[in-house]
Amino acid sequence: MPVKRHRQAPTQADVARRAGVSQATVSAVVNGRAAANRIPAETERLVKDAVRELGYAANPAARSLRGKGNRLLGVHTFEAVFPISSRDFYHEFLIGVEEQAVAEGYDLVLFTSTEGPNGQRRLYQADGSNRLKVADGSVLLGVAHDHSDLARLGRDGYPFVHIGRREVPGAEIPYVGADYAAGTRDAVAGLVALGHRRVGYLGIPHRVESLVDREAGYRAACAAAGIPALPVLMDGTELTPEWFDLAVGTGITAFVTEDEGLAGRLVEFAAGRAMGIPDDLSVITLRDTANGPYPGTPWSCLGIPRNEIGRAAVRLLISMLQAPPETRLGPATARAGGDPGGEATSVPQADPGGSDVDIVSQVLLPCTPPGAGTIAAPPRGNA
Amino acid sequence: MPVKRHRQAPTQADVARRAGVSQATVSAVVNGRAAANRIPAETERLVKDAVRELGYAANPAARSLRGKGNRLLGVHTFEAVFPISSRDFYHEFLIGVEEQAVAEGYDLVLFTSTEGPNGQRRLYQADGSNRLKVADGSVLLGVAHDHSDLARLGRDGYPFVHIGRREVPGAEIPYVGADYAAGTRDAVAGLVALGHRRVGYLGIPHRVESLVDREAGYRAACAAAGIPALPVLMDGTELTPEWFDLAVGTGITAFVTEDEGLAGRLVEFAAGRAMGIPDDLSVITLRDTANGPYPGTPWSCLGIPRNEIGRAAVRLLISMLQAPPETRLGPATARAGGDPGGEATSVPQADPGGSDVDIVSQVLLPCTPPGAGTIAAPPRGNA
DNA sequence: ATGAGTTGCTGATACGAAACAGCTAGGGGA
DNA sequence: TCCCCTAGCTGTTTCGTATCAGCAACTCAT
Repeated sequence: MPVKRHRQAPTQADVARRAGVSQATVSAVVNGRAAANRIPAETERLVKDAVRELGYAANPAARSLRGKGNRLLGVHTFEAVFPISSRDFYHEFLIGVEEQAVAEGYDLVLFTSTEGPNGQRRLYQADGSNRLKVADGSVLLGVAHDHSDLARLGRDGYPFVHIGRREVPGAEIPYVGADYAAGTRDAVAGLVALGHRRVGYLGIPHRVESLVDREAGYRAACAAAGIPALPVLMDGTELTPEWFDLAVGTGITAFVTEDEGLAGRLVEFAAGRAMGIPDDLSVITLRDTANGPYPGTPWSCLGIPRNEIGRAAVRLLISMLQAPPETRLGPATARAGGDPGGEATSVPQADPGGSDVDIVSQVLLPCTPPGAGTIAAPPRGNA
Repeated sequence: MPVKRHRQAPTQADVARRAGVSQATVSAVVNGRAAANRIPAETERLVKDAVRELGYAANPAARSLRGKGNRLLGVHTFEAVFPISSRDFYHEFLIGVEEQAVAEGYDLVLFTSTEGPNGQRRLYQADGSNRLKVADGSVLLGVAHDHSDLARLGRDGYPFVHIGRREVPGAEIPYVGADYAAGTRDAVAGLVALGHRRVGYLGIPHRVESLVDREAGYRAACAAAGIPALPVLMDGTELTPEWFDLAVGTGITAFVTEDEGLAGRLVEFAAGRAMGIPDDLSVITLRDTANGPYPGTPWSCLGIPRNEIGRAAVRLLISMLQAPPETRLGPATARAGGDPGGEATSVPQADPGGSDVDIVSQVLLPCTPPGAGTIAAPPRGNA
């Protein structure tokens, strides 16, 4: 019984044998360097026929070992991807990522193997190995609880883009995020324009960058309007009806909140006090959500351009891949839409002309302003 | 100005130099073969320290080039993944795939680059190259409109598992699917047990395997019960009120339909005739769905164990990868739950003892039986 | 003292593709 | 005739890792 050493994927050497040329010639032909290597059309045809007949496909491992990319973009989320995608905050980002990957002809690697026994996903394994390196570069999603991993990734020279602004001391993290500061600032300015003079701010205790930015935007708007900044960070248990009464008693006519949970509590308390939303109290949620306080009424919430952020992240990543390594970590920063009405999105891209120009590696895209749902002019007597 | 050839990721050679050992020793240590290679604990510590200090991380490309797989499983869908995932028929499969991949420590490659200008995704590019080969093996989702690609994939010896039964002449396609035949048979048998004697079958014209199976199950149930099989395949436009009146006039008291669109038309017609569902007419949908005919009433529908199918597909694929290539395409077939009540899932797996046993490469998992929503005993006079 | 066996490594090689240096055959000019 | 040039390739090395054969040094039994 013959032991058939069957079905090994054909290599360039196999193709070369069949076409009667050398492996180097095959390499030249399949990489489109035929003209540059002075391969005549006849030989090229010979090789291409052999490729077709054998079903040759380049081994990506070998290519990437040799320093060529393998057109693989990694997607690392710090939580599971598919299980939560429909309800997930990150799902829409992934849509953008996939769309842009399709457009650019890259495939996506979903890093799931990085999940430890505790369910947390880390960039570096316990043994120090880093799975991300199978991909040419990666998009990082979610909040890394270990910033040192991010810094290390940068030091290793691995190309990556973080979704959401991230600040790591001593490292220049490339990111694409939403401009929460400007968005919040404009939203609060909108309240002021309606006549509100005391606008409360409800935050959650966990001060990640995206929340710090919102708070900063709030403070900026208050300063610009000459009204007091009244930020309160609470962990939910402290948000009592008594506190609410006190706050409203001081003349607060509007709240901005960092999530819809806090906003929901406000609605609850207002109902208990026979106050109507938005007629007696305006509420803006700084994180967009599908639901509203009551059926038919959506929250007035800051819109996060998730899809566009996902796409921009992939564009930025690819431009980093195409740029020479030295220019990869340029500190240039773009803040698109920082001025009200400025809708032009500063798209990160390698400079088409000179190749020694830094890539804009930190991008903030403008949020869409809150809709009318839970915003109104303050009640008379408070205006 | 010094040209710093900076930030190259450290290699085993670097580690070896620092630890004062050879590269081979480093390889042994980092791969846990220290004991097998008689490396003393002292040397092992030396190496591990160097690994830590340099931040060495194995290069996955080199590793997989050397014959180890790269622990990458491909996921090829014949449509886009993320954009449709929340509402998508395939989404739940992907959840299962991801969960099992996490459990087995594999990463997932989402093939998006295979999308042609027409939006269709093909396995082989025009030039004959096949991106799937980046991954050790792949899970295929959706209906390939070109069966020859599947056959070619099999001939190429590439390990893959199709989700959903697929039949290709001259090729033994490994798959994991739902046992629609048994599920439909049992569902119809259930109707018969309730007293129905004329059960109609509404199909769509496109006869893919999964629909053929349902129809076969229907015919089997009818034959077993000694009642006439009345399958009608229509393209939707033919489903008129007149036809419905005619069908009901012949004494049909129940319908099974291949999708909820057809079932919806039935409800519509029944309403026009002042017939109640399920009191005057029972309806079973052979494809599960979140919605029902009216609020509060879910369809009685065949439940597809999507999550489990996704998981089983990954398990099968991995068992194929671990088996020697010769046994990869074993024709063995498992039909789990073919007998009513048989809930044991025949899990495909490499034989733990002898390695020369074929893998069960074609698996059908049992559907969950339809619930009570739109099923009832036939009205008196028809029973 | 000698051979056998063990311990603890090292050197060489292979994996598949890409890059580059260089070789040969033929033509053309001086 | 000799030299140079060019077209059209080939040979060889390289990337980082895994594996295997094998070698030096030492121990132990004979």
